[in-house]
Amino acid sequence: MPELPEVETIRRGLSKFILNKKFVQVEVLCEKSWVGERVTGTVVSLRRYGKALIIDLNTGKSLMIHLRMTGQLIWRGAEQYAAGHPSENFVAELPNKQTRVVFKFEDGVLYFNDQRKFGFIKVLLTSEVENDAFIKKLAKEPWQMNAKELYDKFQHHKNAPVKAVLLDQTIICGLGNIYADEALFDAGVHPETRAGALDEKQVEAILMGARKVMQESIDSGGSTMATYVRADGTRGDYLEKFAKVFRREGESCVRCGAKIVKIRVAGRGTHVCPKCQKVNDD
DNA sequence: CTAGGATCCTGTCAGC
DNA sequence: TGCTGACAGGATCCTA
Repeated sequence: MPELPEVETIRRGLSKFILNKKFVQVEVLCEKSWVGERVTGTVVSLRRYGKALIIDLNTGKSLMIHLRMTGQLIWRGAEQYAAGHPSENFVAELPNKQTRVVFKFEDGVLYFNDQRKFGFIKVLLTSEVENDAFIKKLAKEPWQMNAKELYDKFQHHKNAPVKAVLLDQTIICGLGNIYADEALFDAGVHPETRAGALDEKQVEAILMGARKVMQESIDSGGSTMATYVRADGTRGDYLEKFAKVFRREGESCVRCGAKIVKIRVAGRGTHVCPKCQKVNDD
């Protein structure tokens, strides 16, 4: 579930509670969710590669955390913090059925919850993080890449729908289902357009759209995530506030008033304004 | 090599 | 009520 902006928000938010703090015990409740030996240690830094969060320890080891679809990190101490896939777990009694790993810190507990068990925590040598197969394959993030580079990559996937190409982390890193849809809407490009049919100007519009929607999310992420932990169970309002198409099927396009529709592209639910997002013919 | 579909897993919701 | 299938903010593996 979490895409780059959510993971960046988690990185910033969690730092406040676990940076320079020591966890003295780790409890693994689901073996599938943990790869490698059990470790303990003091957190010396939190980094991010695309959607992967890296927690470096003072022992020369690091934890690579990927939340995939339904992962969550929830801090319970004097204060509370929760981020990741929004659900009742943010305010639930923990640990519960979906708790996979428990980190016991001296002044609180960090829970890794993950309904579908697609996420994982992997122990790596800090010196080897960048050589990890997943990390190594990641492409640049939208801010590190220019339109020409992205255009050139599109030419290697001429026949794939542009949405599929945007979701491929080895082509451009950080977008997931929400931001792919939102970036394409911003650029006025239909998700089913073949990547090879786009001209450089359109590719640039997509890249700028991706930067814009993700930056907006990061800039507001803190407050958005904060609402998730309120005791009344209020959900984050990112989608209501910022999404122009995602999960707005049946509602009116903010640009032209046409009805937003939901279709299936690259095996994923895809939201599009059929009037102002065009498929290039060629 | 690319493109597309199945798959991992649990839970929820719509439709019968 | 109970069953069934579709689907889900991700990524990999398998096949053609």
